Amino acid sequence: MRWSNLFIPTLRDAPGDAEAASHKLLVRGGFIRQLMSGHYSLLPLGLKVHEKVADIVREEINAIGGQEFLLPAMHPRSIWEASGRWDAIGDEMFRLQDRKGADVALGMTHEEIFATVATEVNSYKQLPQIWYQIQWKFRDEARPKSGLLRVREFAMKDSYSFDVDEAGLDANYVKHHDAYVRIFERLGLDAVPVQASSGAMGGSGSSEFMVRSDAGEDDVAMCSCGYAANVERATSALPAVDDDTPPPAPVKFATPGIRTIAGLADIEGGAPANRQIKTMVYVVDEQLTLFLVRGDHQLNEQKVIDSAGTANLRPATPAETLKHLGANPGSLGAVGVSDDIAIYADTALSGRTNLHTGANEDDWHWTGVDIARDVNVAHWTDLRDVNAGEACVECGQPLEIVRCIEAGHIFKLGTKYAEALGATVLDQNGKTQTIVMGSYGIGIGRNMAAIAETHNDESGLVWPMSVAPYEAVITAVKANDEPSMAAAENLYTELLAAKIDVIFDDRNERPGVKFKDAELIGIPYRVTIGPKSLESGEVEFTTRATGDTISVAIGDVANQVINAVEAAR
RNA sequence: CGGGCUGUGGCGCAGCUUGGUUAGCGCGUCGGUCUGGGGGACCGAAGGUCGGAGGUUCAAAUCCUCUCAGCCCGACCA
Repeated sequence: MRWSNLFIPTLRDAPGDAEAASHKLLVRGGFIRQLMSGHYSLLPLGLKVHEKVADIVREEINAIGGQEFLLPAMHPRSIWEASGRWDAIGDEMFRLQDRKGADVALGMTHEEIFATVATEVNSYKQLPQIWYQIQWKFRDEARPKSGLLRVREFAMKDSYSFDVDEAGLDANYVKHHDAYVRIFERLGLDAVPVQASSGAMGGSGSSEFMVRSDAGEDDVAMCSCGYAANVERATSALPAVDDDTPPPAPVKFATPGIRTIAGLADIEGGAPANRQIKTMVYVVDEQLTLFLVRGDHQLNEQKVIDSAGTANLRPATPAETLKHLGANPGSLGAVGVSDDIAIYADTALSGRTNLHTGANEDDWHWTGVDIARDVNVAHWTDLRDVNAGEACVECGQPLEIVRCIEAGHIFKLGTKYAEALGATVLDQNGKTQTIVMGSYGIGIGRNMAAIAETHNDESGLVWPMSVAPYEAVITAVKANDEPSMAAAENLYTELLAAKIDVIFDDRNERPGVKFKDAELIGIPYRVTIGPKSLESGEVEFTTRATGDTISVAIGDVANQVINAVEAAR
């Protein structure tokens, strides 16, 4: 294409409200424009990159046997009611009514719809299947942010696997895992698979593919040994705490005005935070429930949700704690609490004794509490935040907490959706089996932003060849110099014939403008043709990533470009 | 949803505290001249209901009220 004919509105200044590098550069480079919060127009350059990302994803999913579909973006209420998600989801689903007043939803994911299609699979002989689409999702995010990184309307590759049993699911999960590794490698993203919470999707396991970036929204605990887990799932090894010998029974301890862990640590007869029990009170499915962690630990709410098996929970109000436990926050504890209040305790409290905790009476605490003896723990589980520097559970080395962008997420769903929608097959024994599903997602635009976020410098974007809007640019330095324009035209024709995705900057602009624009939009290779060097039969060949420029004979430059592009594809 | 901030030509901003000429600057855009290897110079020009509504006032970009929108932090995130 000739630059002079294209719409590439580059800007010298980024929009004042953009913070993330990818946001600034995608706007400045003329890739995207915002329509409203969380909704962006893809301009021609942006669409080009978007499609290249999508094509890589498509190729790799096709390579593991995926079959492409295209499902509706608008869904009837009934199908979401069948899975229970019409009510479970809440404000994040866009809902509207048609002219008859019927409720419809804009699809935020397609488990239900694909499961419905899968009701036409009737025999184990037709399995396994991998079905996918690249389609628009709508999510009414509470806070869209950072350009394309978090939006309300976006293209997603969502694939779904269908198997007769768990072993089949495991195989398809691995296939997707491996395909994702190849996809991110081709996108130039250093994405690390990490253990993740399945959240409200349900199912037995999930991994996220995480790209290190300060612009991300997730924290991941990582170890040099390869252990990596979202902090919603991560654990760590803790050194033992010396508890001494406890008294035969807890001892009540007057603590007037003491309302905090730190306060209890400071007073005469108190105890350091790691020898206290912190009692957090939630209302889970309308039931008051206690969650206990060590005094110096933080409760992780996703772990609370995962332990409780529901997202229908909230912290109890002070009035509720007073009513059910008899005290206000600051004096709460689990000692002697009746059986009808469920108690979850963090595993770091297991085996501990001689602890301090609230006595459910304002201004009083217990000391000498032995958790096994004195607290009626119903569920031992992992509830606490992992902190940087704590020991890796695999190898003992200190963990690092790394901010990441979630580039992909794969789930083992199990039978939840197939069962809800009635997707079953007959097995080899003629017995009805519910199809076992997996679900696998990659946001196309978010990956585009993640690449931009991790591939830029002071001059602009530095796209990997695989997704660059153009593979090479021919910059004619002087638009009214006939010999150099003729040489540029010849090279342009030659590169097009060789199937190089090349753009010819034929604009009547000063060279500085052209160089800046080419660098801003991040084209990997540039050939500069101007009267000066052409006098001696040479042109310049510049590599965007390194800035290196070499002189090449005009007759050799086409091959130089072709070889460089093909090597980097 | 809680906290903080911002809305003035396409983009970036000043003006607002203390109301008062024709609302200004840089970039970009259009015409022209000179230029031509890193966002060039000069001359001329177009383009703005100052987010919206209401109010105070002789007079509102500026003060007051309401409202809409956007950004950032947090909560949330299938």
